[in-house]
Amino acid sequence: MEEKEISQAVVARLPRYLRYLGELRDEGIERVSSQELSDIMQVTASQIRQDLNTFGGFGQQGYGYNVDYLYDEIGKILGLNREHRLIIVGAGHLGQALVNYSNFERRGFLFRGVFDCDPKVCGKKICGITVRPMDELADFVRVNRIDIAVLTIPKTSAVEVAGKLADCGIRGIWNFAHVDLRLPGHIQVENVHLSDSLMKLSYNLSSAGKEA
Amino acid sequence: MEEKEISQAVVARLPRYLRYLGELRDEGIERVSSQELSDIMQVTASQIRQDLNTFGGFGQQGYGYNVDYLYDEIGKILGLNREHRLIIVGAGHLGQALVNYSNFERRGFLFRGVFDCDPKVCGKKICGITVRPMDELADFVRVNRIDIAVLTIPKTSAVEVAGKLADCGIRGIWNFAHVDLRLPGHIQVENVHLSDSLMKLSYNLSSAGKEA
DNA sequence: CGGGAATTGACAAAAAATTAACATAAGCGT
DNA sequence: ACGCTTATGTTAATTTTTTGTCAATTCCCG
Repeated sequence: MEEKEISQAVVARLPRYLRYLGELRDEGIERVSSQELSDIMQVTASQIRQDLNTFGGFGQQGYGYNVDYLYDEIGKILGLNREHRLIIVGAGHLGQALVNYSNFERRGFLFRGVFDCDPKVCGKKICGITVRPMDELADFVRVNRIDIAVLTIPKTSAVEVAGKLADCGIRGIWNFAHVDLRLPGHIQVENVHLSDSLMKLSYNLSSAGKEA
Repeated sequence: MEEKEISQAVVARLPRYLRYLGELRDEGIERVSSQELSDIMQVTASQIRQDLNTFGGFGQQGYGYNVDYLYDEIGKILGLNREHRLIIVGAGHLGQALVNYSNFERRGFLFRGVFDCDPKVCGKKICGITVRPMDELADFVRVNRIDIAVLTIPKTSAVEVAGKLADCGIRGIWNFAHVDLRLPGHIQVENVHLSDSLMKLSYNLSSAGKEA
């Protein structure tokens, strides 16, 4: 269907558009022009129009964009109209934090299971979900038709677990482990490398003030 | 000092170089060529050489790069030779997860305090650090010369707290709240917008299979 | 110690992303 | 209903980023 390749840079900006549009909507604002959005978001109006047009014409000349409509459309593009079934692998603090963060549920990301290799943790409940042992992982994914696995485990076991998940038909992996997963191309991997992010901040602290 | 502007894209790749070099070092490998790195990291050799040369010539013609040396140099560029003093604002699950993640400490990111607005949480200890009430925040930052504040609080309070932090001389903010902070230019902000990341994954799941 | 092999650093070319410009279509007021 | 204003969609220009190429330098083997 999709003709042209859409760059990840454009996709990465969509959630931010969605966020601002949501705020406008909550304020009861009906329409917005690319120039107004530009002022609020500190992005060029040209980029906004260009980005939106990658996916189709959502605006109207002389009028601008209807906030509600555009919000919904971007949501659809991002797949937020569908429900996603997720599991967490790794019931540590990070895993718990994600399960507890209710905003994901609100967006249709439904946590259906939590897994951990530590027998002491298994059986406990996190946010109403029982922690299961790792040997139930494969069956659970298949039976419950899990889309996305969230990897909040140490890098040492991440590669192995990711391989197992790939074998039982997972479609996407949200990877918090500090390794690059090499998986078949049909499996989508989104990395969240927190230490990389912190190092970037550290760099910018060091370099601040040097220039100019 | 720094003459040319260095793009954030280049900076963002440095931590990954560091990670792979660390692995090579741990395997006892002494030297590496850009081509070898290219094979391991799935990046063009040209980009590796170009990136490294942005910061100076770390290699030697006919030999390649010395793993130990390059590892150290990239570490220095990223400011990992200095110690950073951090505080966590928001003692929820995410805040706790970050305090507990010992790899940051190992890199010189030292958690010196945890703050929360909930009186029920204050006084408790997280990973050996006592949770303090918010009204002690400003003084603590000044007295302990805190570099970086980690914002793991809801968006509603994030803007206000960030402003307070700016006033008491914070240099960097690692922002996990789902808002864009507008702060004076000398304050570095590094955003980790988890829901944006998850939406990106969702998009890629939806679009997978459509193309070609 | 000399010559071929290896590999960087620098530069050039290509590709991608961003910004600017503008013709065109729709709204809005009179 | 008409024309002026507004603001999109689109194409073109510019800038940035990435990739390719190659001369120059260093290593390494005999």
